[in-house]
Amino acid sequence: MTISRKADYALRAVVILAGSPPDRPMQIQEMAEIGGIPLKFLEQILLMLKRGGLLRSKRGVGGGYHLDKPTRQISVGEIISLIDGGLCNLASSGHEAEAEFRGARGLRDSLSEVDEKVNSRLLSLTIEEILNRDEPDAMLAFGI
Amino acid sequence: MTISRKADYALRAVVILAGSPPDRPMQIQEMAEIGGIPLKFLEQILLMLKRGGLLRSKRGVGGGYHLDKPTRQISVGEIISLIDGGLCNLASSGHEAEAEFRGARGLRDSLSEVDEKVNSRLLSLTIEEILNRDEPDAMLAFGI
DNA sequence: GGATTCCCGACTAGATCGGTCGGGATGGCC
DNA sequence: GGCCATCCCGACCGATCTAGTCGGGAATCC
Repeated sequence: MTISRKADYALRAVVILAGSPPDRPMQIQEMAEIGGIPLKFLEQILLMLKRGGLLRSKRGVGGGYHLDKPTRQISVGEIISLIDGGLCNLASSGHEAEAEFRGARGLRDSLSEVDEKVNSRLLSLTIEEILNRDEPDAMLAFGI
Repeated sequence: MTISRKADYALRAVVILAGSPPDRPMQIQEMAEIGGIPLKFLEQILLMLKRGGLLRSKRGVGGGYHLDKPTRQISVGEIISLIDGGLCNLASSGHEAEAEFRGARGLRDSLSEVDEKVNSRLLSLTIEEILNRDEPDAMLAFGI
């Protein structure tokens, strides 16, 4: 019931990117230092995020990564799902033909309900929200 | 973001036990058949549940397992936590000294919030609730 | 004392996690 | 065209975890 370290790194990377001036791309190395992430491992992760359509990259001098969408359109759930291959799934822990005993349905349904609540929250939790949360002043400034 | 198969088996076992006549203990083998759980594996699991204070056992002919608490006092969270060694923990995925970048706190706090919601729900979800859910009639009978 | 049932530690094959390594492809600059 | 920066990408690897299996011991009851 955790996310992988990889997914955690991915979240950090996106947050770091989102919290930096958008006028120039950021290099892997800089992200690695800021986030405390092993460089070569981060490379893999960024590649996955790129393939998932969240990031865009540029090579050569002055190259690096930047977001491909506004922060309000990137969700935590999206990132976790992309990296770990899915979100919360308590209900069917790798099962096909479920045994049928008294209470089996209740159990399955109850767990599914938790899954749905968690996942819908994770999918609605945006990077924008996370950054705003870090600086409550900004929210006041916008009169929110 | 799943529970282990072991925890899933544990949940089934408890539900099976809770959904059976409480006048006589149930044997491991019967539970294994009903729940579709490998016998020797289930043995280990039941032992853990017993050590955790959820079950009580009796040896010899006519022996077996039975619950040690009323179903309304056994929660899904309790069982998962006992077997898997913890509940939902998205926030600190094995980390100590957190890196401090812009948005780091917001990220951590947002994930913690999800953790808390999930865990409090899992701890409040009782076996009684699961069984009642399986047979909505019973709830009507009690005028709930 | 023998049948039945739980108790319990040791072992294991395979998957997954959390990376590392080495080099290739591409873009920009002179 | 040469060179450097930077991203791209597949192969590999040790440690840990998962999902069990195995074999026998201990209590209980007749």
